[in-house]
Amino acid sequence: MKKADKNLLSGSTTLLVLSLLSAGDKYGYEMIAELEARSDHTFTLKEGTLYPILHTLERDGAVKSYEKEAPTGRVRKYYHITKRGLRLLDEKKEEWVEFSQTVNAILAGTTPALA
Amino acid sequence: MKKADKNLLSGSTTLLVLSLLSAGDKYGYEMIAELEARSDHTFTLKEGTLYPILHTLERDGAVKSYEKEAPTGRVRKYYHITKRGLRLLDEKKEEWVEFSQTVNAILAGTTPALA
DNA sequence: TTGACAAGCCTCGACAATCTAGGTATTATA
DNA sequence: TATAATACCTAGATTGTCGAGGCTTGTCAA
Repeated sequence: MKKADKNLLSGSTTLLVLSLLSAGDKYGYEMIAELEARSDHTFTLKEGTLYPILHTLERDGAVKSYEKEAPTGRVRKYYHITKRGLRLLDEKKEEWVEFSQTVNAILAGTTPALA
Repeated sequence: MKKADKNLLSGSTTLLVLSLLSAGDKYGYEMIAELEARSDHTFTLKEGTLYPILHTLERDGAVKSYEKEAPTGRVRKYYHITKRGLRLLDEKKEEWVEFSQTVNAILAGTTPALA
């Protein structure tokens, strides 16, 4: 199938980016490639989407960036998730779980357990 | 919790609307109330969002509308899902399943089964 | 009977998020 | 040497939702 329109992606991009970074520091270009690979081409996050998100996250103190030279000799801009970023990740994760469970419940025609 | 920001909702509204209609004809106001109830207030679809969607779906032949007098004496505009709408629902449902599974896989830090 | 409120449908402008399509610079490759 | 891949960035167009309003009909209380 492999397309999952961009609107579905909307709202979960920050969650996905933070999730990637929670596994270790990464640079932008790498995140795009990793998301694409890990999702088997379901997610093709565009550069025009990712870079502004990273800048916003940094402005908000959820990530910190630093430059580091790659073995190739090129300088890359790595991002590191902060404590605040981890908290944000938790919140977004919780939101996602509630949201997706609710959608699934509606699709199944049942009312979700009112916990 | 109860908020699940609007961006998550974006992209799944059509899916949700079609899903509601696949269970039987409904009028707009009713869909909003039903979604809100069935989701325990997680989804509060606004009129300014729903009505344009219904009009688009009708223009695309996914639903048909007809007027019917309610027991109260008021005339309501009911929507009925067409064969084309059912096909669209299937597609969107499949997209959703793939999308949500992939997000969950990324959150879990694993690569989804490349079925 | 009159006024307020709920039911029910609609639309316009603002806002937010993504994408398109460009730009720049460096390194690898043919 | 030229082209492609790597790596970062941004301005403008597009798209979807929302807020805020308008309009009509029915209900209910004062």
